[in-house]
Amino acid sequence: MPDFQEAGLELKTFPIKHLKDKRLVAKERVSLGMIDYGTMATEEWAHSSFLKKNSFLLLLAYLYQKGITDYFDYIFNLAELWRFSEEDLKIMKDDWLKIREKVKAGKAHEISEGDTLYLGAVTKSATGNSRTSQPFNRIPAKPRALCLKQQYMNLVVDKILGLRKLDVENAVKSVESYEKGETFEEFIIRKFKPYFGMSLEKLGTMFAVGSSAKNFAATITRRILGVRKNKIEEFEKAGITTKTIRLDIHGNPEEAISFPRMHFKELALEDWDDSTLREMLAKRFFLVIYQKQKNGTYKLAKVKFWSMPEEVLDDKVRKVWESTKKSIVKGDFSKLVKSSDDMVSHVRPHGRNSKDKDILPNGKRETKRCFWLNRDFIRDSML
DNA sequence: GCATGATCATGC
DNA sequence: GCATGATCATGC
Repeated sequence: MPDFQEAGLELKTFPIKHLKDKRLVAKERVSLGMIDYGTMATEEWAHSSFLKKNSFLLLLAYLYQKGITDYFDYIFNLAELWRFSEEDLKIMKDDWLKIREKVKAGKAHEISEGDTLYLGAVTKSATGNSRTSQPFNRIPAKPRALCLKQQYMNLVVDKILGLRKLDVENAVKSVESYEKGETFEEFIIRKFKPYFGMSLEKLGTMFAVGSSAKNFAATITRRILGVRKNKIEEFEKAGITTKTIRLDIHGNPEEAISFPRMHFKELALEDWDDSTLREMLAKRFFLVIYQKQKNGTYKLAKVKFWSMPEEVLDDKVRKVWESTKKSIVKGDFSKLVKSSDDMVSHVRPHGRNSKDKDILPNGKRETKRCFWLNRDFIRDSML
């Protein structure tokens, strides 16, 4: 039952914060109630406990300020009555079904927050180690809650503030754009199909985009979807990251995948669970895959949505991150993780050139670096 | 052929 | 002027 029963209204307070560029964003995801795996397995979306409780929200946002934990000291500066649009509900329903399918298949222990777009199944555990039962498997699963992801909440904040209408545009114009039974991701892939087999050059000419542009994939993606503005609203709200992968003639990835450069001093202060790296890799990815042909050109081979399993993220990637953090704290870069260490991810330079450096906690300077996903991992787990 | 180091092209 | 995504270059 919602908080205000007769009004059918659920109260949600959540923190917002200012970025360095003054933009106001949600500080974190907004939780919408624990998942009961047993109940969810038997529910239908239209009559789900989730919808009953969360269809109509009173959103109250307060400014997060470090150190202020007393509710009476919170400064609330946004208040809004919120109903989800038909288009958003369609994606949320697909998310919900995806989570329910894992539960029904006895795979509640394999749920990842990155599997879904707007609604996430976020782990909720005081110690990090608690487990709960699931109906169709004896393997215990992490307790999870349904949440609105942070990126989704950012757009909500922008909408409340009246911003953002200018530079985002929906890829799906209305729910009628879907074919029957189709999910958002299937819709996107269907839109790409007519372009499979076309060369980079041809796509560049068709859409008047220089193929040497580093944001080529992102631009082509927008053009194929008929989005003229800078950003695809659904991709923004779902926090989807677009990445290009080039395959050689045999179908092996030609390069590792890079991420934004790390800030040494900031990383040294982070914990894994809310680290910048974990946040980046827990997202859903849209992969645009080109393959080299005998004549040397690259053809659009396929596109797919992908997310990293949490067990990989919180095991191997975490180890790489911990090891890197140690190197940074010690100020000794002689033992950075290499791709030959076979740990899913590795660390390599990523700056303007080798003189482009960042400062370490001990005051020393080192060439800027970033985390990369290994080619072997891309080949074995992403394609 | 692969790992690793280095740097380019563009956008903001 | 720098961040970012991507690709080039070199050496084993």
